Amino acid sequence: MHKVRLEAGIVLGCRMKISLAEGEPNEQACADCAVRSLSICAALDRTELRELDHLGRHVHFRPRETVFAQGELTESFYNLREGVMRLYKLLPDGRRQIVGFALPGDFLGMATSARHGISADAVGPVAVCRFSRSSFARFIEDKPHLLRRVNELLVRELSQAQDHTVLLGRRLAEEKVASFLIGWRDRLARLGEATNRVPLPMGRQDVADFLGLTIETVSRTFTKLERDGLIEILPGGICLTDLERVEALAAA
Amino acid sequence: MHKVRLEAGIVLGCRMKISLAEGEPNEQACADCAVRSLSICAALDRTELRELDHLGRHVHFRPRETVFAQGELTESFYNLREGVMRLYKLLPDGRRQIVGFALPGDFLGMATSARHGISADAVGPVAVCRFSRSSFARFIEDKPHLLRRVNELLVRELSQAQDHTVLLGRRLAEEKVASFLIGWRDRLARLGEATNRVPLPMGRQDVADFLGLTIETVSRTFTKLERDGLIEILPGGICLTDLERVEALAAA
DNA sequence: CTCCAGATTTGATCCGTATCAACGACCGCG
DNA sequence: CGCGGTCGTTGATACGGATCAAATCTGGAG
Repeated sequence: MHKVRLEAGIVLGCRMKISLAEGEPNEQACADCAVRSLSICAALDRTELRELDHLGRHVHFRPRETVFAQGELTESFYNLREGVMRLYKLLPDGRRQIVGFALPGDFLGMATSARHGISADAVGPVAVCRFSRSSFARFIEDKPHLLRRVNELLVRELSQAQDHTVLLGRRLAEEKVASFLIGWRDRLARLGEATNRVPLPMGRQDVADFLGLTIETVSRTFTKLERDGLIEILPGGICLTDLERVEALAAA
Repeated sequence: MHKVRLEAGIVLGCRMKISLAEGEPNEQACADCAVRSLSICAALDRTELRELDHLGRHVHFRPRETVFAQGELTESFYNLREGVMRLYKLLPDGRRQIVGFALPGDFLGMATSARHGISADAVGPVAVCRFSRSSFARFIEDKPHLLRRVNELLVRELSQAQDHTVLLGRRLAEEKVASFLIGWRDRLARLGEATNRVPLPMGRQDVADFLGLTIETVSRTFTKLERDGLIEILPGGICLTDLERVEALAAA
């Protein structure tokens, strides 16, 4: 059978040209931003958007580049415009736990403390809007609608984190993988990529570190799901051949 | 050797008299609330506190009573005043994952969706301030300082959830238990109960469901830590005999 | 004080996943 | 077109924690 590599669409950043110039004038205004409706900016009116244009700087990152790291001073916040990022924590001995994957529209870097609690790096090519922490704080300070929007996104993130917690603490490998596939698909669907074909821009090791498994177990579990006819493994992703059964496993 | 039961202090709610009357006039004003400085109310001025007095209702719960449950309509928010609560999720087959324990000052029940994503019940006797969701939403709506305070607490909670994620995904049983003890002690310390004696008002099964372990493994691990001289198991809690080594395990 | 029910501990064994070790597929590069 | 490197898969074995079973402890009721 002929298998075509799963091409990630524009949201996953695979068609993006890379530019590393810092401080370049933004080629695109917030008003025209593709992810505006998904991000915190959705709460802003025309005037505020124009103000925001001056606060944010477009920055690009190449695959595997670090955007910010655990322990660093929190000097910026980031609005992900294009691409996928991994958010993770490292233990002193090198064990890694990925706490989440960020998609376009996600707002990153908020921290209570002065330092970042997690690290974030680019899975593929990534484009972000960078805001200085202090000027963003000033901008948001007295805008209740924007504060409420941030609230809403934080609550959603917290809820996701709690789901992840259940997955890590109480599910078997097969359920973890199924749950991951369904969750990932649903997030992509909200960005407009809704098919049974699910691109997986991250590698197996990333999936393993997200699910609290080893790369071998993830690989074996994919293989088993394919053998059992639930999915088909394609280069660059998977196809949900039997969505019903995958969802059953994920809910379980 | 004579072992005295670890008495949980006032914050853990063991000295609280229980009353179940609903709608009783609040015997205490927000201005005099013991947990005000810890909770979202810290952001309010005198006038606002007086307004809040009329919005919240003091309610008590007996040990094991449910405050709200996963899937229920979100009609109220809760400010925990006294006692300890477990926050958890259930899988269809009954597996349980405790996502956190709530302590006085914690604000509970916020949800993006119309329904609660988690269940919450009282570990011991519990006292809360209950707010109607809609009236609280109206109260907070245009108060940027309060919204910022809520954001701050949400970010802190998110960060805790991420730490929990690492614990569940990448730590061994011994590290999990040590980590739990240190984390619990630190939270109690912030409430003013700072000694090496750590009261554990929740049972072993709760600890197990928090750490993604079974009750047997938790019990065995406690025993092992005691044998190795790191802790002493007391009725109602533990004593951190060798704080250094417990912290080393927890950091690991 | 005695009894009972639930909580905790301890022991024996099993199982799911980790670990260790090859092997194979793909890709950019010389 | 072959080479080396990275990534993914597969197999054999080891081990941490789960499961099953039973003993012991604890606290409350009478």
